[in-house]
Amino acid sequence: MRDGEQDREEVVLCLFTHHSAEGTISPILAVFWYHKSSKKLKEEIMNQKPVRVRFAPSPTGHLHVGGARTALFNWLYARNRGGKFILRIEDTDQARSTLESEKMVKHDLRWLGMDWDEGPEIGGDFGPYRQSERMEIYKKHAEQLLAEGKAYRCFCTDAELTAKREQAEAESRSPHYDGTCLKLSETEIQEKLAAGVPFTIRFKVPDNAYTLYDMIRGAVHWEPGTLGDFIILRSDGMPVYNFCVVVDDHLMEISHVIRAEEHLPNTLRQIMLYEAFGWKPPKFAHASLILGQDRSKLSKRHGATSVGQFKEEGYLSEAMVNYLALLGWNEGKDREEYTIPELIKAFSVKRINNSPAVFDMDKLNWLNGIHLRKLTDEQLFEVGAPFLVAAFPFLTPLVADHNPWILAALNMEKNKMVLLSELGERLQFLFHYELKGNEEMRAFFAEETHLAAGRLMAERILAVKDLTPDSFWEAAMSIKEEGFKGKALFHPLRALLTGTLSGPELNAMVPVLVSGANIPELVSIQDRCRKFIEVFGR
RNA sequence: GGGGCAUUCGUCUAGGGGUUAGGACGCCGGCCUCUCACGCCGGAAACAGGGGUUCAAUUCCCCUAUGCCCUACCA
Repeated sequence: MRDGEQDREEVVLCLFTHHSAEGTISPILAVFWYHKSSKKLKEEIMNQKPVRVRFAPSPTGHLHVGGARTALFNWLYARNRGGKFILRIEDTDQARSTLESEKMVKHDLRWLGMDWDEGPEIGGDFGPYRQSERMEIYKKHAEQLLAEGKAYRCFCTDAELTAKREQAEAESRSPHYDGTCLKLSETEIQEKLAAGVPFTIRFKVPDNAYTLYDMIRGAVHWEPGTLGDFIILRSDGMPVYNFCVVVDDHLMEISHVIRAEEHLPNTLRQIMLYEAFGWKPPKFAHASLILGQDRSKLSKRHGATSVGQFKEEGYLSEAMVNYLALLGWNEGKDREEYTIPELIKAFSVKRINNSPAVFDMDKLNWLNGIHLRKLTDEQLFEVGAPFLVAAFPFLTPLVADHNPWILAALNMEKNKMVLLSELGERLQFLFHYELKGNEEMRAFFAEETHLAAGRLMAERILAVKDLTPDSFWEAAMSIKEEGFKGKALFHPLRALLTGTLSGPELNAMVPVLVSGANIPELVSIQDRCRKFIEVFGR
């Protein structure tokens, strides 16, 4: 227990969460005892504000795994507590924000299985949910601080500020704003205003010490003087992140802010603003950063980091969510595998870690395999078919028809692949059969017994009039009478059939090959046998 | 430069004043097996360093080191 806040968290967790068998969550008020002082507790529960959390991406590109994890922690918390999950678009950086990015982010969130209760398009009682549509609100609040003398106009130009900063650094002083414009007289200000000199609005930083009680880190303390007066409204009238985040979180009645540690230093600015407005801040929880292999903050240069890329590479959203949840959070049990409903049930903020975590592709891959193997036929078809079609476009009609052959083909690889994108390469053998110049086959059939088995089986299979899985096996297995058995029998058969020494189980493969004979691009068993005799026949 | 946060196997982590420091990925070995996988069994592998406090520190405190984040008219 880090502090009193934690205590309360745990209590409410017990009382507000209910899981039905289907894994859906319904908030209920089950009153059962938890603590000696249950009367006081009940009172507290009734006074407890509903959980309202938000994910607030800036739409400047794809959804990044770091952002996805932040969104996930918020979403899991909301769903666990029967609260609301709000999507807010932080697009005050007009130069970098695009509607296209916003769409991609939303698309990726949905793919991961996260839905939101309030947000752009769907609306809600606290909208609008795009910061670019809330300009009047920010302006009004900035002017309020201005009127109250808690903020002031700054007429310094960019060049002047840069010079001041450089000089401060040269003299190894803190590069804080020096407060030049704070000393401006009222007449000077009016003159500049009349002359149309552009200005920003700066927040006058109080000379106080601050302590933040973070749900994950406990008390975080700042001494006075760590911060210079910072800009809240740009000269073009656009508000700055640290300002609108406070205004919005308050107006949207956000109860908990769960975000990455990179925002921890910013929180000081924010609690100053809450104080200036006389608002009660939400509870903060700062999760640690996700790092790349080199232990710096995960970014594009570490390779695939956008959620969309993982999807394209054949990762399952369930695996992604499972992995992301485990990156910086754990239930406290020796458990790695979770479905999404299981995560909702198990999640708690207080078990989020406070030390940075390296993104481990190996473990993600392993989890993907785990989730892949748990897929039902229907699910496997749904996620696998697109990859099949991408590799073999001529299968499009079969997929459209939900032809069972597709499922049979997918099932051959279900236990073997790590990524769905391997499907193309793994099933290549169905549509290609090449023995000439195949060094592996030459070496294999250089062995006398292998060659003999292959020849015999090819001939006997070709002699079958109506090839079915049964008649196939009968013909192939008939060479047992010649003394072939075990590896000496199955290995040559595999080689004969696929032209390689590894691949799916023969038992699964034969029906796929037989029933796929009507697919023009598929190389039939007969053709395989004929080609074999052509290359390795007597 | 200043501020903040962090530090248990290579990686993700459990634990926490007295433990054979537990699990998972990856790695190695074995079993299963027509191959490759899956699965199962086993193995190697960690408390950053130095000071305290204590009968006892990996666990609590301090310092150092290291890493990361913030220090923008980015979010």
